[in-house]
Amino acid sequence: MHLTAEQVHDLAREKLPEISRATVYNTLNELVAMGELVVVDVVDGPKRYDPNVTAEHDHLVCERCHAIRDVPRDSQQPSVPDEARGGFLITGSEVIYRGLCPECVRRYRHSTRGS
Amino acid sequence: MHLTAEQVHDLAREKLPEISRATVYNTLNELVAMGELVVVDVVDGPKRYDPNVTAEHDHLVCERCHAIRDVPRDSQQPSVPDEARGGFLITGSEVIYRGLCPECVRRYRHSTRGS
DNA sequence: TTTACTGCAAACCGTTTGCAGTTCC
DNA sequence: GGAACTGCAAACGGTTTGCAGTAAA
Repeated sequence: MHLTAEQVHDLAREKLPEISRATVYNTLNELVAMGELVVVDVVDGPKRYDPNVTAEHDHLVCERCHAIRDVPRDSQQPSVPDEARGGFLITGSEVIYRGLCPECVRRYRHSTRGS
Repeated sequence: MHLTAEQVHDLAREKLPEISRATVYNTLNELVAMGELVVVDVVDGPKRYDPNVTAEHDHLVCERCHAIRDVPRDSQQPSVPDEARGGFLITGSEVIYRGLCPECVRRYRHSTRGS
């Protein structure tokens, strides 16, 4: 569930065939401002919109196909050493794990004739 | 040192007044492909280009002015619980800390007449 | 009648691409 | 001549904005 605005538009058109892109973008922006959605902008290309579940979670990103998967945050929070913080006020953090999704791992194995 | 392509263009023009945007973009892309630069794409707007220092580091991002600061990664790597990995092959990770830079903290204090 | 909302098209920003004109071998 | 490069302008993808029209209060 990390849809691009275009995908949301396609879905919306199933119910409201006349709805325009502008309306979708405007509505998405409002929902983000209201805190109902969260923008996930961890890959090139269009932004992804994510329902704002309250549980903190991080993201696994496939470098090959740009799939995004949520992962729960493991027990300890990442932290910045005090001396490196230098007056910066930190209000939140997010971990982006990059790699290959299972499908792309499989495709990669095929493409390299390796065992 | 997290310059946008535009800023690089401006700098380049000090030495080569005729250089075009296209050339800057092309060269930046080559340097990224060669591994000399790294793209830092953690804020809205243009990508930032970072000289590829080998030490792993994370990023502190000011939500207000979009300043980016490098922070060394603290001892332990973030990790994904096995059962959440689900076949994903993880090759790297990056932590993005969001908050306010010292200048914006100061500005914020002023703007809220609070103690 | 005023307000809120819509679709549409045009504008926008950051980036890439096609093309014609160099320069160097 | 051909390869490698450049600047320029146009195109591109994703998003925002201005405007005119409509529906609702």
